[in-house]
Amino acid sequence: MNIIINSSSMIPIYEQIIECIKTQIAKGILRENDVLPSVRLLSKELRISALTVKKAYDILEEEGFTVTVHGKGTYVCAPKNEVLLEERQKQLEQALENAIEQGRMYGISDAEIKKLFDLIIEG
Amino acid sequence: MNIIINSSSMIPIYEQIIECIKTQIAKGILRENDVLPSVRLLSKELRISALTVKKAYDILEEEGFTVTVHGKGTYVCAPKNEVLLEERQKQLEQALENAIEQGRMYGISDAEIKKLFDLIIEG
Amino acid sequence: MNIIINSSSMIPIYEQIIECIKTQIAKGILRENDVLPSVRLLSKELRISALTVKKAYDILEEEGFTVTVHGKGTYVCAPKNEVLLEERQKQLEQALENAIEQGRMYGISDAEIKKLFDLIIEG
Amino acid sequence: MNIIINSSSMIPIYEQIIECIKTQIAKGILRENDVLPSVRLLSKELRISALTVKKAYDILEEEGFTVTVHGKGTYVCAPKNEVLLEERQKQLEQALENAIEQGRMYGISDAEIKKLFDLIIEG
DNA sequence: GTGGTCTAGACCACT
DNA sequence: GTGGTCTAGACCACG
Repeated sequence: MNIIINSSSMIPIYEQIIECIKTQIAKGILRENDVLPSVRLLSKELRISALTVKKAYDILEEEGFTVTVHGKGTYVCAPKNEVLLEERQKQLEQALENAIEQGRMYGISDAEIKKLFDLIIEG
Repeated sequence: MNIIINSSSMIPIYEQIIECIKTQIAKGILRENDVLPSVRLLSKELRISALTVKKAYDILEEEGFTVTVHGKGTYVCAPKNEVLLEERQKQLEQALENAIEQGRMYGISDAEIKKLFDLIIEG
Repeated sequence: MNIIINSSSMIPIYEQIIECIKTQIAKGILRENDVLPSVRLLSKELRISALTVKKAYDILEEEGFTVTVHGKGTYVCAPKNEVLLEERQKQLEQALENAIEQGRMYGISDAEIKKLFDLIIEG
Repeated sequence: MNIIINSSSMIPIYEQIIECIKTQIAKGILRENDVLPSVRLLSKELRISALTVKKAYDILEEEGFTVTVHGKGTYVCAPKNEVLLEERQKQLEQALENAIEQGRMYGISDAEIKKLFDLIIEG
């Protein structure tokens, strides 16, 4: 398990955790019946409140991605939809396209847009 | 002046007002020295609190799009090219950042995001 | 009569008018029984509301600097205190001293303060 | 934390709060990563509206003195020297501008103001 | 009439 | 618990 969160992002931490785990399920890194790290462990590792992790796990269970067994832990269910990855790829594509389109509409050259993109992605 | 807001949107009303007015300035619908509707009038028309409108006007002034004269009203500034350019640069930056963050959250590697970006921008 | 106002100043226009007239009385430019310009005339010259000029004249009368005769005009009274000019000189001195002191406390060199001062006073 | 406000002053309460906190940061009473009192707590202590405190905190964040984490609180930033220097420069500028404006309103010529300034700064 | 400030509550999202 | 947003009034200063 390798979960990375960005506390200064506009996206709530619990959503970041959910997305991370969904991704790992979709990619096959997490398989059916695998155990997720305990709420307490993950909250320590990420230095966040246990309640935040719990909220993420609750939503994952509600959406059918995991099942929680009292006193034992949280287990991964069979992946629901294989198309998820493709879907995400498309969403990213759309987001990038929109950004580029916006820049062009503002009269910013492709070279400048690319420079800005590289600057951002390199951190 | 034609400002449309959606109170059930996740975007705060004051931001919707700001965006609306910025767009109208950018499009030339609102020109230098035009007067914005008074805080009270707009709040009545939109059926929202006067404070919400005022917050929007305050931010617009802070960002240099308008100037407020006590007891007279809020006027559109000469769209200083600096301001417009800066604003656009910022918006593009934000759009690119969001797209990249979305991709990362989805577990797509930076290299893949970059490849996708290059593909799109090269048409 | 030469009254200069600065509408972008933080000081209310009516106060600027009051100060201007008080100064001219103190300096002897306006003498006892001189007539002030009519509210309408001055409001036209300064391109401000007549109500604003009226407010200034009202306060001047209240403070005993002028007396208004219905249907005739506003007349200057005998100057109340000759020390006014000296007083003002002192106030300005204090304001300048405070500004310089503040700059020094902030670790800004006298040369830099002077440069900034020249920049501001030359507009 | 010790914040004193004067509700009968002409200076808006939120500005008084801002000044108080800025001063405490400048003096080192508030240090990096210190937590400001919560909006609700401070509003209760000062017996003012929570919105008034929030406005002060918003401006402090905008000016780079604090950073606010949703659901956690408002933290003091590392006093970036840039920010402090900029801030001080601005304050000095404001003080000089006020002094000059006051002198002008009193009918003192720019030359005289400048002479007075030189006299004071040369000690 | 205008904007500037403030109140005393409310509901929501996040931790 | 925290901050983020919003409401429906109020009073003041300015023009």
